[in-house]
Order: sequence, then structure tokens, then C-alpha cells
Amino acid sequence: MTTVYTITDLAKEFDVTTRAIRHYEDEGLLNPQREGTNRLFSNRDRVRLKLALRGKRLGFSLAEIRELFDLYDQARDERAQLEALLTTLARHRTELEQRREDLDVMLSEITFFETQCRKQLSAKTKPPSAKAE
Amino acid sequence: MTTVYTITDLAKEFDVTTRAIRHYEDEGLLNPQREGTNRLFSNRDRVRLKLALRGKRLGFSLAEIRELFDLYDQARDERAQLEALLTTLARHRTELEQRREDLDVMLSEITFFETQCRKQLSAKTKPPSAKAE
DNA sequence: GCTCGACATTACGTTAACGTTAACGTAATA
DNA sequence: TATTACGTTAACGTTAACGTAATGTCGAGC
Repeated sequence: MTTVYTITDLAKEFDVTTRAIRHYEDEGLLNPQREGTNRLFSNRDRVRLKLALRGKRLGFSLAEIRELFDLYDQARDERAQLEALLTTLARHRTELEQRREDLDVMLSEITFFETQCRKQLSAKTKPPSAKAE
Repeated sequence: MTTVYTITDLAKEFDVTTRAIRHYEDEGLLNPQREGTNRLFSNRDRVRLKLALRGKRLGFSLAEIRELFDLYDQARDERAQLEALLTTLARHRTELEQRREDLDVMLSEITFFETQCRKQLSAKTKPPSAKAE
């Protein structure tokens, strides 16, 4: 049971335009088959689109994502390819861990500002507790 | 003791170009004073640059960052402003939490691929344990 | 037979975030 | 005095990731 998807199927599911999907194909991220001129996307394409979109949200360029896909494809048996893949995976890991730190810092900053705001607001609502004048 | 920084001071510290810093000023993220024509950056500017760069790494646009700065500046006492700030802070929080999920998923995917790779590699090194042929 | 919706291909347009180049001022130093 | 280092403004260039026409094809249904 091999499911196939039209371009609008995927566009709707992942909330992107068909133009974007065609662009991803142009950039080598997707390899849909054709039925006449129409694209037919496989489960593999669907997974790749999902991965690509997540990568995008994390700030990776389409070129980087394509590079990862290519590496993964070629790392079937060649030892050198496997090690190359491991190298770039490690690189991306440290990059992502850096992002994670940024993210945690920013989240705690937001928390800080939020409590500050709420303090200010309650100070304006409640009677002045013990301040001057 | 009010420290001041030249443009190259900050450029070196945060590893960005002076051009980028000038651009951030153009976009209203920094407000350096002038000594003649030369820029003099305050601690406030330094903090803002730091925040801006972190925001950038997390995928925020300069416009969004500026918007946040402006909101924070104007939220000194006006109740409405404080509430507006709280709203956008909440928006950014959920956005960041979404990113965090993406990040965690991607990190675990990387872990998965890494162990897969290492299995393949050790299979190529060690004698075949119990496979056919 | 005609329209309609979904798909296609070109190909030019747009935006953000700087890069790059030009042309110049100032100040310390060899 | 000439070089070097660091600073300035102004303005055009570049790249990525699509948006946006404009135009064409094809099968389904009335």
C-alpha cells in the first residue's frame, strides 16, 4: 500500500504554498515522480518535506538541508561517507545545542520581563503599599 | 564609571562586522552617541546588541527585535503599553516553545542517525557476527 | 463544445540583511 | 611627510526564498 500525494495534498497538510514545494524540488530536496506532467509525491517525499520545514524553522538554509539529505543518501555503505555524515551531524548537533542555550536564555528573559510587567500593573491597580506621598 | 565602546570594540567582542552594527543603528536597534562623527556606544547599546544577536540566531527579524525594544521602552508607566508588551511577550513565548519542540525533535533525530551510522561502521570493522554467507 | 479546477512552466519581482566599493577625514607613528 | 589604522557617508550589489503574473494543458462535468 504505497500512498501518493498530489502537490496540493502536501501543501494543505503542511500549510505551505505549492510554489514553495516546487521550489524545494528545484533545489533538490524533493524528487516526485511524474504522471504526465503532474507531480506524484511518495511517502519519502512527504517525510523529507517535513524534515525540511523543521530545518527551516530552525534556521537552516535549503542548501544545508539538501546537503544533509545527500549525505544521508550516499552513506549507504561507503565507510568514508558514513564518517562524513557523522562529522556534519556532530557539527549540526553543536550548532543546535548553541541554539538551545540561546533559546533557554531568551525564554528566561521573557519570564523576567513578564513578571516585571505584572508587578508594574498590580502596583497601578492596588493602593500604594508603603511608598512616599 | 560609564564605559563606552567604539564600533570595532563591539564588532570584535561579538564577532560581527562594523557594517552590520551600522545597519542595526539604521534599523533603530542601537542609538550610539557621537563624538564628532564617530560613534560611541554605551552599555545599553552593548546589551541591546547582545539581545539582538541572540534574537537573530533564533530567527527573529531586525524589525521584530526593534518592535520588542520599542515596546519595552514605551512600557514605562502607561497601563496599555504594559499590556501590549505582555501580549507580544506571550506571543514570542509560544513561538519559542514551538522552536524548542522542533529543536528537541531534531536533536533526537540526529542522535538516532548517529547511532545508526556507528552501527554500520562497527559492522564493517568487526567480523560478521551471525549474518548469512 | 465549453467551462472549470487543478496542474504545469517561464520568468520577472520582492524583501531582508547585510557586502562591497568609492571617496574621504583624522590621528598616531615611522 | 608619508604610511597605517580606524572612522565616516553614500549608494549600488548580492543572495535566499519564495511571490506573482502570464500563459498553457488536461480531464471532469454540464
